[in-house]
Amino acid sequence: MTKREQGVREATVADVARAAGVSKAQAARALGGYGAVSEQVLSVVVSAAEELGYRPNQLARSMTTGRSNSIGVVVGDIENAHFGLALRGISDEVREAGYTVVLVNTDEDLTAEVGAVQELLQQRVAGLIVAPCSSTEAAHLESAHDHNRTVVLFDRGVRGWALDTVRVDFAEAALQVGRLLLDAGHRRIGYISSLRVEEPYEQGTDLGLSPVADRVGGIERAFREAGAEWDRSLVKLNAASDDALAAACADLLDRPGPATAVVCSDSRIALGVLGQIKRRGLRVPQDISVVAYDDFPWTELVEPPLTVVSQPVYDMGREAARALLRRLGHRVPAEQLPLRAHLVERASVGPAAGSPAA
Amino acid sequence: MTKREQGVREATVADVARAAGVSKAQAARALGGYGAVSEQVLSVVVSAAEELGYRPNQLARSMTTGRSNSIGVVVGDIENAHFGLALRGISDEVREAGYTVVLVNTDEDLTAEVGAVQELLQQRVAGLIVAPCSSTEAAHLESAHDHNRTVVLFDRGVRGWALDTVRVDFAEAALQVGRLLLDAGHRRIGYISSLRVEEPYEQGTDLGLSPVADRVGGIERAFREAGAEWDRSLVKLNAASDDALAAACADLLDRPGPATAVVCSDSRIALGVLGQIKRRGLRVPQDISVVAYDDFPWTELVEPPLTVVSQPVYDMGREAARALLRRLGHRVPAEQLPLRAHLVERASVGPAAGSPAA
DNA sequence: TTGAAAGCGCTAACAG
DNA sequence: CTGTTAGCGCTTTCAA
Repeated sequence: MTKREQGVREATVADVARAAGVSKAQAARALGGYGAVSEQVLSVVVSAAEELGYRPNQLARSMTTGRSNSIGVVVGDIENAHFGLALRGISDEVREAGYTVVLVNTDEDLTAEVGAVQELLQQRVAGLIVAPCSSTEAAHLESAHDHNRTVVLFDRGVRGWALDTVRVDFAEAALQVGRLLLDAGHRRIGYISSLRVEEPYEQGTDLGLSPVADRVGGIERAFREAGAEWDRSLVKLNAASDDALAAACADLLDRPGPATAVVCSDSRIALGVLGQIKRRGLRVPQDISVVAYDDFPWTELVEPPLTVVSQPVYDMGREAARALLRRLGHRVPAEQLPLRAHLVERASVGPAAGSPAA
Repeated sequence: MTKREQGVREATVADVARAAGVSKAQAARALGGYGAVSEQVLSVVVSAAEELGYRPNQLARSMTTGRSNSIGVVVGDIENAHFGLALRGISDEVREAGYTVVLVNTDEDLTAEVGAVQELLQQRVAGLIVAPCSSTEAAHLESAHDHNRTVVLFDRGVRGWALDTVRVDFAEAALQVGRLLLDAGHRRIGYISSLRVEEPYEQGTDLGLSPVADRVGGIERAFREAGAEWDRSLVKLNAASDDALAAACADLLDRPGPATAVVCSDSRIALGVLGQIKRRGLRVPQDISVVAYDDFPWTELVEPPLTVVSQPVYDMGREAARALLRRLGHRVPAEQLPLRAHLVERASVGPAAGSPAA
C-alpha cells in the first residue's frame, strides 16, 4: 500500500510473525487458514499482514506441500475459436476450484507439444489437459502419466491409453452429413482437416481416436449405404497452415472432375475454404456445397448461411476440467454435461451439378 | 521411462548426484548448465539423470533464484478473436525467451481482474500483461507496480501511470470512419462498445486512454468538421454481455428516428449487431450501414463484405511481450513493429436513407 | 493453542 | 574444477 517500499522485498511469514509478536509457525497457521489458532492471535496476525502488505508466496507453498495450484493446457491453435471457447470452459471451471491455467500453444506441431508437456511437468502443474496434435504419437503423454501426473485428453483420444478423454461422439452426425450430401446427388465429396498424418489418406488408414476418424467414417458409411464408392483422394489432411489449406483447396477444386461438395473439419478450415471458393468465383451452393464442423456465430451470417455440425465446445471444456479436478480429488458435480453434436441444416448444401436431383 | 516408478517421487538433484558419485553442487551445476564442470562429470551426471528420469523442479529453481519463468496475462474475454490472436503473439514471443504464459479470463469484470492480478502476483510471475477492463480504476495495477512487478498494458492505457502500454493509434482511422459515414449522409450514427463505464455517455465523458476514446473522438471530430451535431445518446457502452448488446441494438434500431449507421467496437459486437439486424429483416447497407473494428477473415465473407478498421493484433501481442521482456532485462529486437490501424472499405456502408446522397 | 526445528529441491556463496 | 554450507518461504512434525 504505502509508497515507500521501493526495491524492498516482499513481506514473508517471518516478517509478519515478528511484527505480530508470535512464532513463525503460528503466523503461518493464521495466514494459511490451517491448524489451530486463537481468535486473538488470528486478529493480530491478520492486521500485521495487512500492514505489511503481505502476499503469500505460492511458489514456496507449492514447494512444501507438493501441491500446485495451476494446471497446464496444451492446444494446437489458440486462434481457433474452438479452442478459445474450450479454454474458457476450462478456465471457468478450474478457477472455481482455485486453480490457474498455464497455457501453451503448439501450432499443431508434435515436437512443440512434447516440449510443452515437458515444460509444464517441470513447472509441476497439478495436471494437464491436452488436445494432442497426433492421436498416434503419445509417448510424451504416456511418460507424463507414468510420473503420476493426471492428464486429460481433449478432442482426440490416444489408442491403448486409459486416459480420460473428453470428446463428443460424431458417429451419428457424421452419418447424417454423408447422407445429406449423397441424397443431394454428391459423389465427389471433399474433406479437409488439419489433422497431422504421415501418409495420404486411403481406405483403411488409421486416423486414431480423433473426431476426424468419426467424421470421415460417417461419410464412408453413407457411401456404403448408398452402394457407392468414395474417392479417398478427396480427403485432404495436414492442412494446418494457410498454405497447406490453400493447396488442399486447389487440389480439390482445380482438378479435372473437381469436388462438388466440401466438408470442413473446423471453422478455421471453413473460413479458408470459403475464401478460396470466393476467389474462384464459385457460388455456394449452386457450384459447390459446403458443410462445416463447429457452429460459430459467423457461420449463420455468411451468404448463404452455412450448414454445420454444432458441438457444445464450452461444455466440453468444462467437462475436461471436471474430469481433471475429479482425478485431483476435488468434489465436482457428478452428472456429466450432455455432450452431443447435431446437424444444423441451413443453406450451403444444394443439389450436385449434373445430378438427377439438380 | 521404466514402468516401475509408480507412486515414486520424482528424482532430485541429490538422487542424481548420489547415482553419479559426485557432490550435489556439482550435479546441480551440470544439470543447470551454470558454473564450471569438467567434461567427465558432465557426462556422468547427464547419463545418471537420464537413467533416473530426472526433471528439474522449476518451482524450487524459481524459489531460490527469485526468477520465475512464467508471465501472467489477464484479458477480459478470451473467446474474442481479438484476444485470441493477441495471446498467440504474446505466447510466441515469450516462449522464445523461455517463459510460459499463465492466463486468466476476467469476463470484463473489474473485481475478477483485481483478483486475477492478486493471484498472479502470489504465483510470483515475472511480469504481467493486462488488458484492463477499466481505464480509470487501476489501483490494483498500481499496487502491482509498487511491488516492483513489471506490468505492461494492452489495448487500454491508464491515465497518470507511466506503464508501458501497447496500443495502436486510432485517431486517423476513426476520423476516416466518421467522414466516410458523414459523407454518405449519415447523421444518426450509433457506436457500440463493451467498455465499462458508470455513467451513460455524453459530451465530455472521460473514456480514459481507451481505444474507444479515440474512436468516438474521431467521429466527434468528423461531426465538428461537418458543422453537425452528434446525438450522444447513440453511443452505447457497457455492452459486454449478450443481453446488454441486444439491449443496445434495440435502443439504436427500434427507437423513433433510429440509427442509420452503426459502428461496432470489436468483432464480437459486430457479430451481435449483424445478428440483430438480420433478425429485424433490415438490409445492409440499404437500410443501415455498418462499420466494424478488427478485420477478421469472416468479415470479408458475409454479405455484404464489411467495411472495417484493421489492426495488427498479432503484432500488438508480440510488442506487448517484447516490452515486458525488455523490462525484464532480455534482449529483444530494438525496432518496434509498426502498429498502424487502417480503414478497409468494402461494401457495408451506403448512403443514408433520405439523404441527398441516396 | 503454541513454538522450535526440520525440511521441500534447488542455487549461491565460499573455501579448497 | 569441486565440495560444503547456507539459505529461499513456506508447511509440518513433535513437544510443550
